Amino acid sequence: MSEPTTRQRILDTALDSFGTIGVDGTSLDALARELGLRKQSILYHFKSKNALFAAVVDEAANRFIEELDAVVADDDVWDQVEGTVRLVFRLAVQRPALLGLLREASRPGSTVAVQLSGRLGGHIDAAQRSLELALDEGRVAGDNARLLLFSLYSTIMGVATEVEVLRAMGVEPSLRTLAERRSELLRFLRVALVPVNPA
Amino acid sequence: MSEPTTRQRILDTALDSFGTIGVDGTSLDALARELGLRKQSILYHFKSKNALFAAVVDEAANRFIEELDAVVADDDVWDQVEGTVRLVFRLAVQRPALLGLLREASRPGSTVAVQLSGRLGGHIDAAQRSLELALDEGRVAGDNARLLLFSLYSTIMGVATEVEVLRAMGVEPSLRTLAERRSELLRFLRVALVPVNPA
DNA sequence: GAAGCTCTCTACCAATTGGTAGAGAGCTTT
DNA sequence: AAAGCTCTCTACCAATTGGTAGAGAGCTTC
Repeated sequence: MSEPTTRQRILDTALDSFGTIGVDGTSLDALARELGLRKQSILYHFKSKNALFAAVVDEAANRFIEELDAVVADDDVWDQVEGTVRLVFRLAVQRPALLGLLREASRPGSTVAVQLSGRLGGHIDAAQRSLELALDEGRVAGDNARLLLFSLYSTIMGVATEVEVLRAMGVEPSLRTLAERRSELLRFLRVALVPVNPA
Repeated sequence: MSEPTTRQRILDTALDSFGTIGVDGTSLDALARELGLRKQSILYHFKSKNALFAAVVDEAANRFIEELDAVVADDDVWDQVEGTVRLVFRLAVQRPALLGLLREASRPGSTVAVQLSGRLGGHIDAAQRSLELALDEGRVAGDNARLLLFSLYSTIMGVATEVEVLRAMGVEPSLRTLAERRSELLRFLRVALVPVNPA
C-alpha cells in the first residue's frame, strides 16, 4: 500500500467531513486546508463541489455494498441478518463518517439520492429474493419481503447511527455500550424474524 | 384561531424549511422572502439563526412529546407501541418536515442535540418504566428495557422517514404505500414484542 | 401631545461561499 | 531541447452569508 493519490486523499477527507458535519457544513476551503492544499486543486480533480459529493457517495456506496453483498451470499437468512448487523456495527466503530454519509445522502431531496438508489438496486434485489424464499418456506415470519427488508434496514441503521437519541436516553456512546446495543439488536431481530420452533 | 403572530409564523415556516432542506441549507434571507419580510425582522424576534433553530426544535419537541406522552399514558405496552406508530405515521403525512427536523436536530454533533435530550428525558423515563414492568411480568420479550426502547424508536422513526431508501427499493412513497409500510411495521413489532401465547 | 414601546424597515458590513482564468513547476515524450 | 501533459499554485470574482446600526411608523400610556 504505497502513498495514496491526491484524488484519493481528497475523497477520504471529504467523506469524513461530509459524513460528520454535512455537505453544506463543509466548505471547499476548509477541506483544502485540512489536506494542505488550495481549493483550486480540489476543483481540478472534481469539477464542482457537488461532483465531489457524488464521487464520495459513489465510492462509499460501492465499498459498503460490496461488503454487504458478501454477507448476503450466505444461504441462511438469519446469518445474512447477523452478518449485516456485524458489518454495520464494525463500520460504526471504524468509520462512523461512512454511516453518517449514507444518512446524509439518503436525506429526502438529496441531490445524490437517485444515484444512491441506482447503486443499491442490485444488492436489494438479491437480498429480497433470498428473503422471499425463506418466507415461502416458513423459515422467517412475515408476508411482504420488500417491506420486511425495509423494516430490517431501518432498524439496523437507526440503532447504529442514532447516537444522539441514545445519549438522550442517558446512555453515553462507548465501545461497551455499542456492543450491548448490538447484542440487544440481534436479540430483537431474532425474535422478530425467526418463528418459534418447538424443540 | 385568529391570525398567528409574526413570531409564530416565523417558527412555522422555519420548521418547514429546516426540516426539509436543513438548517445549513436555509438562509435567513430566503426564509424572510418566504414570509414576506426582511431578514432583520426575523433577527428582531430571534437574536440569531441558531437561536431560531433552538426555538424551532424546542417547540417541535414540545408538541411531539406532548402527543407521545398521551400515547404512553395507556396501560398496555402494545397499545403504547401501536399508538406511537400511528402518531409518527400521522405526522409523516401531515407534517413530514417535523420528522425531518427531529432527524436534523438529532444529527451527531448538532448544536441543539443536548437541548433535545433534555426535552426527551422525562418522556423516555415514563416509557421505560412502563416497559420494564411489562418485561418483569413477561408480557413483553426482552431483557434490557432501555435498549429495547431504543430499538423500537429507531425502527419506527426509520421506517417513517427513510423514504429515499424506500425509493431505492422501488417503492414510490405515496399514501397507499405508507399505509402498507405502517401495517408491515406493526406486524413486525408485534412479533418482536408480544411473546407467543398459546390460545 | 409627548414620551415610550413594539415592530419592521433601509442601509451597511466583513467574511465566506463556490467557481474561473491562467501562470508556472515538474514530468515524459518526441 | 522543445512540446505537451499533469498538477498545484496565485489572483480574482460576483454572490451570498449572518449580523449590526439605527431610522421611522404605529401603537398605547401618561
